[in-house]
Amino acid sequence: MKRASLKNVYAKLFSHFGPQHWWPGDTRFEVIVGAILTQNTAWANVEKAIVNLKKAGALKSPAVMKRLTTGKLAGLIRPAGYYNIKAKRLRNFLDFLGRRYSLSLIELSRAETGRLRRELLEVNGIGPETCDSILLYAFGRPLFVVDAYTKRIFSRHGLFEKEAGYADVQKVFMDNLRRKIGLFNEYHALIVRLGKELCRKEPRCGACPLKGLKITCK
DNA sequence: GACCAGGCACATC
DNA sequence: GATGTGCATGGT
Repeated sequence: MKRASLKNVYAKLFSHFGPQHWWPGDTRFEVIVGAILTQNTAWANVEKAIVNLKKAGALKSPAVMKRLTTGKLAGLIRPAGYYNIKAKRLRNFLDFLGRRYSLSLIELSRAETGRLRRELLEVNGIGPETCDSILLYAFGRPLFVVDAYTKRIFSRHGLFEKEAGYADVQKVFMDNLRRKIGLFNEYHALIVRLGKELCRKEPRCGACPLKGLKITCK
């Protein structure tokens, strides 16, 4: 079977799909909110919720959103699904931001990456993927975002076991690629694109640019 | 009508 | 530590 390195796979995906222009979002705050809303949810549904939030002015700033009741917030994000739990998660983030950073994303953005990651992971409702998405796409920190597609696609192609944990998978990518924000940004987006289009639970491998490849670190 | 989606926390063993 | 379950809308 033909072998391909992680770098090589990236080149194949990029030439097949082209740039993905991630993260879709006008502001840093919108990216953070989107990262929480998209948990186990199709992006199209998140967009509807974001439209509602914009209409209500809730994306103007964390301070504005914080003034909403959790019930009102839940109503606005209803199209994104899991709306009660996600309203609480948004509130948990806003409470954290208020408590530690005076509700200022500018202040938050000044924190060192390791500290930022630890603190975000302490927020109930922000797990590793949401955290790293925020760090990469809202704060421009070079962390590789691992999602269900990453595990599914790359375990199928023999890079690691399908039971591999988040940190292990992330390490494989971060240890074998140049730690560039632009590369990590585009690579994750391309994986999602491939996953959505061709590599779901019933893969349509015919048109897949990775067809028949054994993927290796280097 | 079933299946899936850019997860996470919590209960239980 | 591993495994199972609730959370919920909307598109295919």
